[in-house]
Amino acid sequence: MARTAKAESTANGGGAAPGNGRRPRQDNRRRQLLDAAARLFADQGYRATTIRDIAGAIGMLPGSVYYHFPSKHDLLATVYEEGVRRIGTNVDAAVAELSEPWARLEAACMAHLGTLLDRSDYAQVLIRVIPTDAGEAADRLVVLRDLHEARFAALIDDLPLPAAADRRRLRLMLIGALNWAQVWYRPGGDDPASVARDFVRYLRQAPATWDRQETTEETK
Amino acid sequence: MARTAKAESTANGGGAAPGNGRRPRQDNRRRQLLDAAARLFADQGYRATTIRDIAGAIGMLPGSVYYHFPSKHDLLATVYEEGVRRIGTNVDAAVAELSEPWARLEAACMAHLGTLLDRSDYAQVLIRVIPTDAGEAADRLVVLRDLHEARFAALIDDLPLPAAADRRRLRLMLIGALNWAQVWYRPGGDDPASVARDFVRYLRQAPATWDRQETTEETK
DNA sequence: GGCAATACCAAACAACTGTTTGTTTTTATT
DNA sequence: AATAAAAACAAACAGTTGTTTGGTATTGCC
Repeated sequence: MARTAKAESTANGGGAAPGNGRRPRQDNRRRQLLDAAARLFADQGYRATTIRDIAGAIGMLPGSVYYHFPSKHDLLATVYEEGVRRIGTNVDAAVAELSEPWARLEAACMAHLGTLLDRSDYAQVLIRVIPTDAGEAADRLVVLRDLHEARFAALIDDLPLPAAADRRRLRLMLIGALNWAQVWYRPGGDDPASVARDFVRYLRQAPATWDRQETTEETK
Repeated sequence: MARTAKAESTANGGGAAPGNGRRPRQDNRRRQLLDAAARLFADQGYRATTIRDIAGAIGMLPGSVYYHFPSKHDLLATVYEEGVRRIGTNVDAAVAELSEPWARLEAACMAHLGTLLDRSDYAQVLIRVIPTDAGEAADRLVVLRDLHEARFAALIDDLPLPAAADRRRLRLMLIGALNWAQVWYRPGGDDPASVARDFVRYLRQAPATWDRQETTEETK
């Protein structure tokens, strides 16, 4: 009766779901399953992607998916969590060695956008898939996404801005502009890093005011 | 055999689909059908919304929908087209009597965002639903959406900006920030008009430079 | 008032959906 | 080599999906 996957170990280190007594095998295809799911969810959305699509992508039968995950909802939740984890790690790493507030924000945006536009990354689902689709797990995903956005709130709080500036709206504007890039971005076109750099630059000093004073000094 | 709806009259003035010889009835429920479809597509997305949802919302049986539209794809396409038409009309009207470039852009953004965040408006589907979902009609929808965005390209072209400014990225940033508002906006919170006004203001003069010169004069 | 087109109902169809079940193969551990 | 768990197969199930079909009121029009 210990056949169906348990929901408890959703966020563990990578082992398969069931069993308490033995380590997972080496030919475990759980990772490939997640990769395929992430790709398909990002490309087609959650509803349009079927369990058969995902299983078929790695030459597996539909029913076998349920050895690893108790439901499609849970599979999405796992991919989503991994996506949040990765983009968060990337942003943290990019910011780590910088101290100047604007440089930190710029680096964060570059990492955020770079991760988001990388077709091979789980984080694509953060933008493409709406948490509501995950069913009962939706609330947990929203919390995770907000937790990631909180990094930007902190970075923007550190900026030297006049008291009258609405930092929340500044954040919503910046994150919106970045996330929306997933809609218009095409590989081979714009460089994600340069896009992010431009967006931050525009927020720091609007193009309309470029001629009124000297160009912003290097922040490297 | 003239029972199924024809695809030809998808973009006509509002009459039902079939028949060449007589006008549609007055108790025609095609409009209510479109309204319900628009609402549900905007709320749940295309895939998650079933024909039974839409029909049930107005007390109609599922099969009856196919008297008005030949397919679910076509129903979406019609809603989408109507959404583009409405938001375009609103933006055009808002801009019409203004001449100052920044004021025109601001008015356009306010109209764009106001329409997008109005729960009763078809234009919500422009953001929520991805054209690909419309199947064969996808290309046509992309063209329509691009046609709307072209208004903003024109408005931004009219702005007095230094030659070095990348107007395309400025547009992508602004539209992205506006469209993404549909993700975080909650009725009763921010006022759509004030959000749009802020976003344009930030692009005109960045908050970080507010203390370095006098505040922008009124543009009313 | 008669008539034909309109607009819908009622019921089904075939395909597809997520998921379950019983069984088999494969691997790690003893 | 023996054994038990892990990982998958093979096949089905119950429900839902978009859609079709045949029939029936209702309406506009001469």
